[in-house]
Amino acid sequence: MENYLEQLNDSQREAVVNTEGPSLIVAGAGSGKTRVLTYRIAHLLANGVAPWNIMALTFTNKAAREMKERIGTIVGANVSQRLWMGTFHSIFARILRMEAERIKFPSSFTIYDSADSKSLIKSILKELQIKNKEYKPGLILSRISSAKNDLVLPGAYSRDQQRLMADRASKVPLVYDIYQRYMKACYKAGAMDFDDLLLNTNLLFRDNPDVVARYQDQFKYILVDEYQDTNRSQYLIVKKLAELHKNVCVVGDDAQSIYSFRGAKIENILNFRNDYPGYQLFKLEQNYRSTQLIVNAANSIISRNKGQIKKVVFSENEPGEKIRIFSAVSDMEEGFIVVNDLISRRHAARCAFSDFAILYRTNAQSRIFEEALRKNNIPYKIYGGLSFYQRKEIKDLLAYMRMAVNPRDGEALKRVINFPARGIGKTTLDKLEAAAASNDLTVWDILTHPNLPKAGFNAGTLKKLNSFVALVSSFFRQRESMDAYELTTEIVAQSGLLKEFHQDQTIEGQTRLENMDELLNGVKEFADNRRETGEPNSLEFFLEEVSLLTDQDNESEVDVAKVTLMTIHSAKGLEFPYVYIVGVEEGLFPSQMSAMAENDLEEERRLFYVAVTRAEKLVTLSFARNRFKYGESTFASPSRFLREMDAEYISEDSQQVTGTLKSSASFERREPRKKYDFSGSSTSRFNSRGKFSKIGSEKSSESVMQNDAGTSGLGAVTRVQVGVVVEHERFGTGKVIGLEGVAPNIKAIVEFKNAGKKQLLLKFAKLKILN
DNA sequence: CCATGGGGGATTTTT
DNA sequence: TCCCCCATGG
Repeated sequence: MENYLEQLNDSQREAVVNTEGPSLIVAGAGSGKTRVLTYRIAHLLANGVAPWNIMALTFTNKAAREMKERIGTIVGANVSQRLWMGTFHSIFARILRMEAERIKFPSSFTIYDSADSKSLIKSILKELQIKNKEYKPGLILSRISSAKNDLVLPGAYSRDQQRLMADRASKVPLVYDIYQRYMKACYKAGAMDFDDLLLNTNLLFRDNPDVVARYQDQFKYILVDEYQDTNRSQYLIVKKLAELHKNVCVVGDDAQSIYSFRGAKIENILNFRNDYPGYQLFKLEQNYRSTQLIVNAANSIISRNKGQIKKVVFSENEPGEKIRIFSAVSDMEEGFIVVNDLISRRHAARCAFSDFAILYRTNAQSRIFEEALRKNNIPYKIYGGLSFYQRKEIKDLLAYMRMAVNPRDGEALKRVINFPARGIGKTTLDKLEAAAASNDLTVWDILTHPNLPKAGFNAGTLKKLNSFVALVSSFFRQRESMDAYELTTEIVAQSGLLKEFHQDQTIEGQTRLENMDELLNGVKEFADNRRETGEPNSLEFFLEEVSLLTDQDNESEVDVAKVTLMTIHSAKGLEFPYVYIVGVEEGLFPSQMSAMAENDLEEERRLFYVAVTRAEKLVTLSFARNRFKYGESTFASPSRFLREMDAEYISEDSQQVTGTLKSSASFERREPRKKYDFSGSSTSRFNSRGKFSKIGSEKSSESVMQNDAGTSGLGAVTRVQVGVVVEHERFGTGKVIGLEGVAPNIKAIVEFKNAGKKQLLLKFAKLKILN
């Protein structure tokens, strides 16, 4: 075994060798967090702890895989393979499958992804005959998800005044009912969504003391990566499991908590000291990634946030170049400035395209850079967008595979019952779903029910339905005798999918076929590997693995020489020598949505911190003065984050750039401003014909209006209040007579002189305040 | 059963 | 603007 302890600095070593009792490892950006975590596990193993007594939880499969590999090189793959190491979801899905009968689920339960969940919500809305467009499946799902992550079950939800009030405010008072039905439908279908994997683990432990005791005993050491991103549900599982041995080690960085919108609670890491008295604290403060300048600049940004764990991240690397700020007239120009700079930098530094990353706040920004890169023949790779597993053809094939394992899976059934087309149309499906709902059964139950012939379908339809049932049943019968690959091949042939895709001669059709082949190859690889290791390799086990995979898990080696384009969120954990952070504008970064709540603003600031700390050598920031948004050119102002950085970290040229910006008014014929308006959302704009239209702050920067109903806010933001007279570009002048909703979906009810009463979502309505 | 267009909506997304 | 969803019509 290599001597891993020699590869660590003092504080890292402390964090590795002190394995007993609760530990909090606060790991600054680039401080060798993964190294410490892997060595700590290796150290445990080296000291005689059995691998199956160690649970190590990560957020991504990639992180788990990489760690497992590194540990494998130290202690041997045969040992590392026996670790309980994986994502929260995969580890607890595994436990839930083993304990399935305790929670009355089949051990081969299906895992619904968010598309399945949304589609299920849609059918519930249909069943309840809710036509109201306020009920958007995505919104409902996020409410349900947040309830689940807080362990609020449907019953409790219907008594939870806060949630009910929020729902009423958003005009979706029936969420509690939908939630209840959703849970029931999942249960009947033998399915769990992502949140259920954690929720049901909590319930399993709550209701089965003998089961908890078993796992508490087994997991003598529990390690959690990215602890700042855990939600309440995850937090409670860890707490429960660690109750006996109390050897829980969490690693994280509160400064990099950027997923609160998904339920992550930064408090989990901030309050660790209260949850685990007598804990040991380890701080990894030396940054090995970035130059001193980058680290110091990042510190100066994050120091504005309150409520942090105290730490001083430092670098002993070269001092490094100062941060540059590029100002562009338009988003288009921003693209060219950045790409031109990238080109010259690449020549000067004689480095590879893969040394560069362009990071943005929103995916919508990628296009401009794509175009600029393409015009210059620069290879690039965009992350984000439609993932492999979300593609229709893949989802369709997976749906067949799911049907073969669990035909009660209603979402899979809906996908495949008429694909490829076999004459079972919408009307038939509607009838089936109605019958299922009224008899408290699944569609599959109806289809296989002896009374089906009496259900009022005509002979032709009945015949089609029966042959569909026969098809799926034949897959179902073979699910155990065949391995995953054999059965999938069978499915592709028998279902007509292969024919369907072969017929299509278009480019897209070719791609679809290729994608299907790729999945088939994946299945083959799985089946072969598993056969070699002697593990079960039937379809059920393939699905178990694949349903928790994402695109990020398929690293492709062909992308080595390309510029990386991605959102800052997806860049977390990565590093690049040269980083461009683009669109650093008010209303975009920080995002419009976060402008009024201090907590949200702090999260945006952490996001900015994450972005800056991705860079090894050089950070370049850019913003545009005019940006095309929703089809219109809108004015933008440089982000407050630019001002928040100490001037000493900014290059001299760039200071001039920002200096001009701060003092001068924009080029439009408006009254000069005393000071650059940092208050946000661009309210002036061109209309579609390119003519200046009067919306916006002509009087002064005070009349800028944001999505703010007077709840909180930044000084410069004028509040929209009842009684205020406003002007709308289409409706003319009117008076605000009411406000409702919760941020960021606050609506103003405005009585217009010529257009009557209107409800306007402040997020989007561009109003000018007149009095 | 599909193709077409009008209408509405528009952060971030490890599982 | 661009994209997705739905309604309409062939």
